[in-house]
Amino acid sequence: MPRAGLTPGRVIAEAAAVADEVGLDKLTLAAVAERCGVSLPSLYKHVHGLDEVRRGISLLAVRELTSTLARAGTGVTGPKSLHALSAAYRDYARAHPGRYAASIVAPAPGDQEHADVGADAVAVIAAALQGYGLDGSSLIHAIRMWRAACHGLVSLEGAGGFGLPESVDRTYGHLIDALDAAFRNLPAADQSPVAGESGPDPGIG
Amino acid sequence: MPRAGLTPGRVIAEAAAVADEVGLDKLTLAAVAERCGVSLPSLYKHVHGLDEVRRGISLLAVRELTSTLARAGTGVTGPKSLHALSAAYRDYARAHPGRYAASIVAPAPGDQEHADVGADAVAVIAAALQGYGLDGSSLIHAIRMWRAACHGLVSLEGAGGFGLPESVDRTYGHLIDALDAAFRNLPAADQSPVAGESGPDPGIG
DNA sequence: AGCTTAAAGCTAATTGGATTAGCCAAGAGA
DNA sequence: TCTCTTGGCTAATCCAATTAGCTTTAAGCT
Repeated sequence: MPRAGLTPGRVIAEAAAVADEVGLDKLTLAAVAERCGVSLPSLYKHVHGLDEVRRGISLLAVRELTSTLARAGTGVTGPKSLHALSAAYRDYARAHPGRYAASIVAPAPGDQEHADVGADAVAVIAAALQGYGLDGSSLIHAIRMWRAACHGLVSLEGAGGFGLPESVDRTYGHLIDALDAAFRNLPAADQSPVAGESGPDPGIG
Repeated sequence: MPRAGLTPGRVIAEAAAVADEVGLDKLTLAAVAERCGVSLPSLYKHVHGLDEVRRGISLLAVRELTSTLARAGTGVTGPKSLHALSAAYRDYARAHPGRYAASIVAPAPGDQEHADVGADAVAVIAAALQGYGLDGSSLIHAIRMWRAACHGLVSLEGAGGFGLPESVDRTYGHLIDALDAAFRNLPAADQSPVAGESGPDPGIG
């Protein structure tokens, strides 16, 4: 048996491709192994199991998304920037549905590397929102609002949730416009955090 | 062996409970059977398999959500109505995460019953938006925007996506405010559908 | 060139869930 | 009481994940 030249990274990349094809929920190591030209148990020489593969796809996806967003956000400002960012986000999700789904799962408690790539992504979004002059809690709220709106639309769209013939592009445009308007009216610095609501993993929005 | 008195509805209800406890993705017929006090294969006398059970949970969830929203929307108007509807939506999702996840999956092509309950839900939302005086495409866009925003926030929240201590309640409030403002400025009747974008299952947003 | 050894394959075996087949008892109705 | 449908059970099959243990590759030294 000649060696296949596998590496953990290669396995994750093939797994990401499988996830994009069949959906993250239907991702199977059997399919990944076949794609790698190797028996299923052989994968275990490179990755520890399905959970680790899913985490790997998540890291990959968040990194890709971050650099895509960063590229989309450079050179434009104001509402233009917001629309550019949002378009890039949706494009990525449509081009890589499996990876995108993986990108949404939160880091496990204590997974610093995963938390860090998430923080990088948030930083890129924060940079794109610079023009609104938000900071502190207002900036956090704005980032959350943007993520929620984009993720909601993109995930409903991906689930086939928009059956009517109206243009989803246009819906998306209206939604981003709504955020743009709202961001202009957010207080420059919102109230401080509310007590008793500390989350499990600070650093990710 | 005394009879357990099972019915398809009872099986679905127990399955929904399991899904709420362990997550829709980890729902297993084995767990449902145990909860029903019956062997796994016995379930097949009442339902045809896991897929049908998932569909059943989806129908149940959409119906419950619809009546919850309808109740929340009665008696209030304007921005109050929007906030009431949105709060009810989020409360349902937090109280029943498994069902909520099931409620999002789109009907299979040709599944008229499923499409119908979806249409009922949309009608309830449309009714709550009455005060904005939208119709035609604008109304569709508004409903989509609201669904996207609520689903996005609720699903990121459920995934543990908001780690920072800022109040998610407040984020949600800002988001709904943003929609309220946007709905006031939507054209009373937006442009007609864009050609070449017909979806698979008209009738669901 | 030849030796040593970790890494990377493989097959076999186990576990757990879904599904199907086929047997048997419960209990409703003639 | 007899009958027949219904609902429950066990046994068996399939598929994916995971673990154990064996073997070969090929890289690094003499």
